Amino acid sequence: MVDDVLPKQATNIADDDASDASHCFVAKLFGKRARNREAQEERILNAAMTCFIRSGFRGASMNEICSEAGMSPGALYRYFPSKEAIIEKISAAHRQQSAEILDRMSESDNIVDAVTRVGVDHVRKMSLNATGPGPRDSSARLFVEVRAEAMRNEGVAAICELHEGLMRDTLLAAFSAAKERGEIDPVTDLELLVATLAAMGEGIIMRNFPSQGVPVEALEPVFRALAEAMLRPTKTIAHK
Amino acid sequence: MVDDVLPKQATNIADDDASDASHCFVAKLFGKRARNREAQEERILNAAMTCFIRSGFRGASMNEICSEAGMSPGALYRYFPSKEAIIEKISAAHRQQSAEILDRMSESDNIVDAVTRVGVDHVRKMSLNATGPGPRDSSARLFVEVRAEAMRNEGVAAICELHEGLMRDTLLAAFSAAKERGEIDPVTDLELLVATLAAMGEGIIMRNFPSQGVPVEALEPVFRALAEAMLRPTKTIAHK
DNA sequence: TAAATGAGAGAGAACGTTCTCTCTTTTTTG
DNA sequence: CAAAAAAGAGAGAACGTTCTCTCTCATTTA
Repeated sequence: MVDDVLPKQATNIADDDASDASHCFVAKLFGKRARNREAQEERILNAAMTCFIRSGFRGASMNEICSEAGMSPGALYRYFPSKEAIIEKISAAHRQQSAEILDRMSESDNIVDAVTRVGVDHVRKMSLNATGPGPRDSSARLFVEVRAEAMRNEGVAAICELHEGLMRDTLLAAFSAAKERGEIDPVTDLELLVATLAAMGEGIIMRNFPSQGVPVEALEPVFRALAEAMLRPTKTIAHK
Repeated sequence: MVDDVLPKQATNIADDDASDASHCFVAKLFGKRARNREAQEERILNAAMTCFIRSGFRGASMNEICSEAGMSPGALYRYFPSKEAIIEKISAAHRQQSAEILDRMSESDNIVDAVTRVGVDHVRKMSLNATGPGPRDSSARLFVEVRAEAMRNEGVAAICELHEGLMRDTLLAAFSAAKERGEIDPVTDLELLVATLAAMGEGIIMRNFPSQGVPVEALEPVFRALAEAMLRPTKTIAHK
């Protein structure tokens, strides 16, 4: 369920019990033990995400997370050294999810379509229920939480900067290509364009419109208008 | 300094010491005592804002606020019943500041100019230093903090809803008037337009571009392009 | 002098984390 | 292959710290 957010790791290589290999050191990496450890880590991260969405990074206590995971503190601390570490892991996973959506930009051959699609996909993904009942528990909450945390937590700030740098690069590459294809006004400042478009998109994502009754489909033309406006400014500015 | 954010209250009515009135009950409202109380409250709120910007709502402790205000806990709790109350007061003040910027929309006779101006004013105001040294301490941080808090704190959520409702109404009124003047495509869904424009603006405000080297002036054409695109879509935003 | 104000110790709860101990699984040894 | 030893996993009490908030008592003000 939260596989969506948590990055997959290459664990299913030795799928069936190669129990004979137990004396060899490879067992350390691919054996039952290791697989169980990863399962437990994921269990903890799932619980933590639920709690963080419900109560916030600071608001959720380790006991709350332990209860949610059905685990004692002693057990939990065997897998993560601190609350900080869990926060960072969750932040990174959540940010990476965004980056992955961006990676599919190149699938559209038209820059306006690409931007529109990224926006819509993003909103759709973020409004999905992470674990639970109502739409109020969507992972869009985590978006705000991560951003707030990044303002004071150095570790989270670094994680954000890393992922957002990658996202900026992806966007910039797509925009440069589009500019050369003549889809973007040649005088446009691409750096500024990327930064502001990203900020505007984030604003919409944080608002979590789907949870307020505005369906994702209704946002499609909004994103399209936005993309057209920002990518072909000559047309619009000349309007006046 | 933080008068910017804290709402003015009608205190300067009895400006010079009407000290003789101290036995009459009016003194309770306008006497030295009352004025001192307000001064102390403001001192506390200033300190709290500094701390909240530095450490976040949850991250800042009451002791930290007391130190910043140069005050003991016993003294502070004479003026505010709880940390919650301070958080709510600061949130309300910060949101009201936004609403005030919107109130000047009607000063522009052109809807695109008005939207552009509101956006620019907003960014400028939010990027101002609230109290201290670097641009990293701008009150834009509080914007994110308030939004995150509103997701779980019922009181803050109510405050946000109140102020944002007022802001929506102001925008909606301005847009309706513009629509009748023929400045906006008649098929546009104004409700959706207001909601998405506000969200996009918030996204830019939260990013606090001025603190990252992008001057407010550079954002002016961005806001203008955005406004033009969203307000004259003709073919795009025609939902409903 | 009576009321308002403030300082500061500290109560009581909650926090993140660690410690000790038990139970199970795996590895080594005879 | 069976017994012994080691390692791993987990539970839960307990630790020291920090939190918000209160209480007592001294000082200031009208």
